[in-house]
Amino acid sequence: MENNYQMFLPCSSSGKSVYPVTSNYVTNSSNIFSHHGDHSSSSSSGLLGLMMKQNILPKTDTVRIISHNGSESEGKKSSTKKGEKKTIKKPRFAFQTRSQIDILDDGYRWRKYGQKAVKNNKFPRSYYRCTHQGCNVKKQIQRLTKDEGIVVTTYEGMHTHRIEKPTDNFEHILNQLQIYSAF
DNA sequence: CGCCTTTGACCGGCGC
DNA sequence: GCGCCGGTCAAAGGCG
Repeated sequence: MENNYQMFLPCSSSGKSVYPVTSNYVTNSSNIFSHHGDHSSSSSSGLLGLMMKQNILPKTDTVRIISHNGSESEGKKSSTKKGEKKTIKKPRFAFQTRSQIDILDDGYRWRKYGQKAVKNNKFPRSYYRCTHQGCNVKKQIQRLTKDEGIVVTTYEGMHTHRIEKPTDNFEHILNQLQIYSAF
């Protein structure tokens, strides 16, 4: 609708995300971009690099990384040990995106498998799963009540395959990402 | 005809 | 122990 997107620049409140989604999340965008190699030598350019490679966000004017949760690969239902960290955190990324559309076409095929109403939020949260065989990457999309122009996309896991849909404006978006991360 | 969305039920974790 | 809450399943219907 309008095009005055300016409030998205980080800084201001240092240490706190502009739009706290969950207390679990940590705002750490610059860090991600700094060492995109990470410690784990998984694949090539680390989580974010992968993320960026697979994310093309059309119709969006601003993209902001809210969080990254670097952890081991997923440990699905490891109910073996009990007293040991049951809170298994899979690698997760949350993106805040200025967009009028909820479904951001990032080039992958997603199948919706659920939708839930979120408390303190008049918009529901949608759950998607990558339909590629053997790739169980999940993402959830949520809109903020406070500012319905903002869509929060949370990715969980990493794609084990290539992007399926070619996009052209990807570089443009990527460029924006880097620009904002420079702050 | 195959893939995807919708939607209510179900389930496990967690707080009280 | 119970109830709430977030996440997932699965049947049924829709659409290209």
